[in-house]
Amino acid sequence: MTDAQRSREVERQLEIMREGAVEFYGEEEFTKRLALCLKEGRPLRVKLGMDPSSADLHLGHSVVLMKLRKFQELGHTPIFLIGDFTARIGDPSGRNKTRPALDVEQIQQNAKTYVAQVAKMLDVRSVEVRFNSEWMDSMAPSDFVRLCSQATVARMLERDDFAKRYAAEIPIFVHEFLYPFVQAYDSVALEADVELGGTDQTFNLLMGREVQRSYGREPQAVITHPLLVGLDGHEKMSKSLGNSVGITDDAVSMYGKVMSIPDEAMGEWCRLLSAGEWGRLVTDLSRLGEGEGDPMSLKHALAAHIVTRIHGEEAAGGAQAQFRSVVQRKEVPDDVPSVEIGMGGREPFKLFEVLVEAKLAPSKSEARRLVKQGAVSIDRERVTDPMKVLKLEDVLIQVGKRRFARVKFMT
RNA sequence: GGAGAGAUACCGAAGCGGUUAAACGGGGCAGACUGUAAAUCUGCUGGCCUUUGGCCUACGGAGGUUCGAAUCCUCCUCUCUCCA
Repeated sequence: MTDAQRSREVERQLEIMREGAVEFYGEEEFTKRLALCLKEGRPLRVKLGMDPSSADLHLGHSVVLMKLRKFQELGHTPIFLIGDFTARIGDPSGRNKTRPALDVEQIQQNAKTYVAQVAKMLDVRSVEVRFNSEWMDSMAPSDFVRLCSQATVARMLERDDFAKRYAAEIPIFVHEFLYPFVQAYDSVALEADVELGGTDQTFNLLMGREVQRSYGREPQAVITHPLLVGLDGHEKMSKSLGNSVGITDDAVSMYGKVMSIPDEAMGEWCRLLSAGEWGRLVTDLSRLGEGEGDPMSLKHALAAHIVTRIHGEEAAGGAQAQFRSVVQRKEVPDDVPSVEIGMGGREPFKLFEVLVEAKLAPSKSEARRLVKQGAVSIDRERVTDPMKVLKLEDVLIQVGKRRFARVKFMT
């Protein structure tokens, strides 16, 4: 490769690395490092950390995972760091309350599922999967204290999330201050050249640069990405807020969830989740801005795109067909689950009892309410009497728009 | 260590001796409408029952006062603020 070719390649890679990013800290020095790495044929070490505090990754995580994949495709080394040690602290980032620390078993369970989920988006065979307990568990207290001398309390309190909590008189525990140090030290231990993250991680990410410097390393470049808004269209996507689309969601519900985002959120979703199809979705989006095309078909395109990426084209097609049929035309889906109800000599069965038995309602009171509200139909006929006694025949019961079950009574 | 303030349902937040399963808002669920599980409007939103009614559980924890307590008293736990 000639020098000219190499500098074009550096430019090409930088372009990809910048795509969709909010900030690229340390870009200048990084450019030099990238050039050197290309010259020496050495891949960059690209770190992405995740806190295994929940068992599921969601589309919000996928934004940054896709970026990691871009690095992988460019021939660099993706490092997926599972913060099993840090999960025991609880990341305060973006929080307005203390994150509960998890027990070790729960964390390990979650960590396992993470790798499987990441495999849906990256070629995990060439991903370096690491746990920060590897180096944190054995760190001597004296070393840890030295690590914590890298920043002042005043500096910590400048952080937006802490500042807000402090102003609002919401508790901030001392251990929450420790999180950024650990995350920063991870970059030292992993010899990271680049770290990726959401904008809410900016403080922790930049702390990595400082700590690397003080440990005599080249500071990593930091590339931050926008946070994806959740299904509500306001809050950032998060499982605990209940507004997320899980990577492990099945194709049908994933499709439906995407269809349920507010129209206003579509633009951002298209921009952040359209990797690979950037052009088409954005063109459609701008046409929409000019009053051409309709929001619904764009939303369909977005939903199909997202589901395709995670579940494949076939599943996405099926999900789309099912959405059109069940939601838009109010038809019965093909794959209605069958539920068998054992009699146990307890006949006759009243409707509200059957709803609970068939897991169509969480409690009998709730079941009664649903029936009274006109949410329940038997064999497509609306029924409003919860006390209705069911004949012991197989029936199709529907609750609301999309909860179905074929109920069979077993003697 | 001292002095104040506070802890209410999924979340935020009223209530400050009875008519409070607890106002109001958010969230969730349902119905109507629709271009979608968007938006908008309406209703519901602790559990169990033989249901225009009955019972059980619930207002940080444990006791107490009272015919009756989320509401008053005592102790405890936790948080916030100020002082040292």
